[in-house]
Amino acid sequence: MPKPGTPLSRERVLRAAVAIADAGGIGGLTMRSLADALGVKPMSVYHHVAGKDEILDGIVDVVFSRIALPTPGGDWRREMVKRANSARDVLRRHPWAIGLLESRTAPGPATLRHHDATIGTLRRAGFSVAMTAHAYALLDSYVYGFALQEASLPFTGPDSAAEVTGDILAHLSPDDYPHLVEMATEHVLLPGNDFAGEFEFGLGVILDAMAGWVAGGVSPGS
Amino acid sequence: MPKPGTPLSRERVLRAAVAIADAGGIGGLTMRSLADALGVKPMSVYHHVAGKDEILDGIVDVVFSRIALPTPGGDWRREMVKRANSARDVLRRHPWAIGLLESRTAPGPATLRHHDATIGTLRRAGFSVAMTAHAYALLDSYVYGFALQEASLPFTGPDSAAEVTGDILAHLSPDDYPHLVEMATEHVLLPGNDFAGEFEFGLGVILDAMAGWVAGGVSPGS
DNA sequence: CGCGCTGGCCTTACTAAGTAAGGCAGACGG
DNA sequence: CCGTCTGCCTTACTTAGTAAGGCCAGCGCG
Repeated sequence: MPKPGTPLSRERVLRAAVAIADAGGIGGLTMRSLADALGVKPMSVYHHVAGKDEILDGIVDVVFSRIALPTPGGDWRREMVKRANSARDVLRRHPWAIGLLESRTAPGPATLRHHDATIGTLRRAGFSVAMTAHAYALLDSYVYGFALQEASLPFTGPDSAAEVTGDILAHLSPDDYPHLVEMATEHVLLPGNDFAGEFEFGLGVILDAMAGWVAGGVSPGS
Repeated sequence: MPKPGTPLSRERVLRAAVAIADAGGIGGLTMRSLADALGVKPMSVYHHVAGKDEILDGIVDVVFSRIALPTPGGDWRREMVKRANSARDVLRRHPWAIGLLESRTAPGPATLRHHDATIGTLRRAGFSVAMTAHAYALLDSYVYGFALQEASLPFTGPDSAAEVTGDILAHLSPDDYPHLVEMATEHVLLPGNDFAGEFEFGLGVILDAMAGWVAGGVSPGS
């Protein structure tokens, strides 16, 4: 993939970095592999980014830029569903980004733009500032957490799920983990079960709750 | 902290590894720093663990072992609150563990025990297998996601929040990010605001929804 | 009592990765 | 035509993971 014609640029560096991380995880992303992919020697990359840290911050922002922006003024529920599905989809395609979120505390422009659009959509729909904050924290926790769980699953599709679960199950004693085994045999292994579908369910629960906050300030009982 | 008297063991290795990661992040955890902390030379560690990967898997399991186990048979809501608060607390103290969850797919015994106890508590409380699966995915997504967001915040306490937010805000143009700025000035910066309190709120929302599933199988409208 | 075995720690050394320091060549304005 | 600036390269140092094998103390056994 070396393109000898085009000169390097911060943007090309970041795009190549994302591609490498997609192919081999962040572990596969080294200054040397990155330089190779760009058809260049390692130290040349340093003329466009300050160091690897900046690259990591950069690719997190690239990932955020791929998430569909909600449109302030549109139907808030539809916009939130669109955003949540898109975010989850993007994070599934770039699972390494989830782990980076924990260590990177410098949000880039795409990240900020994304947050601004989301908050704006909720505010425009009639949520108070406080309720918007609650809703956003809840929604994002759910989306990130779901993506995190999905990333740590050893399988990817609904069909391979059964296969892999069966293998794991063989190593598990029903005496040690009775409920885990029950859950595996009576739910996970059932044909038609698909963890991906789980996402819609939880999202619906949260959005239903949010629907009660638009008109008046309702807080959950404790 | 070198203890020349006690011989090494897998357990001592893992405990030391957790301590190092707590002090300096996973980046600070190297075979050499680990060996130093144990008062030993790097290669000696390899007689007790297969390699760094096993250490990473191991310390994730150590972290899970510190989360309070719910008691099957107890009041499900109280048990879930206890578990969620404990999990969030533990993850706040070992933030590096969150990032590891994404790349480690081999759950250890403490992790399995934890899942088993949680599922057992819900099943015993009357949740069907399917509803338990839904509830668990939703709860854990929320807890992990919240911890992830908390870890990526550049501050830790309610007081330093205002300070740091103010600094960031100075670099943000209200023209570029109007809603973000509004949120910061009219909510985050308000005295008494505390992101930590946000956790209870979202948890309450989820538990309220779950309460509707115990008797009959209710599913959220879409 | 001495012999060899074993378990536990050590020495050496190789490889990969991040990056500091400075070189060199072509384009371009004066 | 000559700086100088831009963009890439060469070298080399440091840190990290870990393969290979050595050394020694204690212990069972003849």
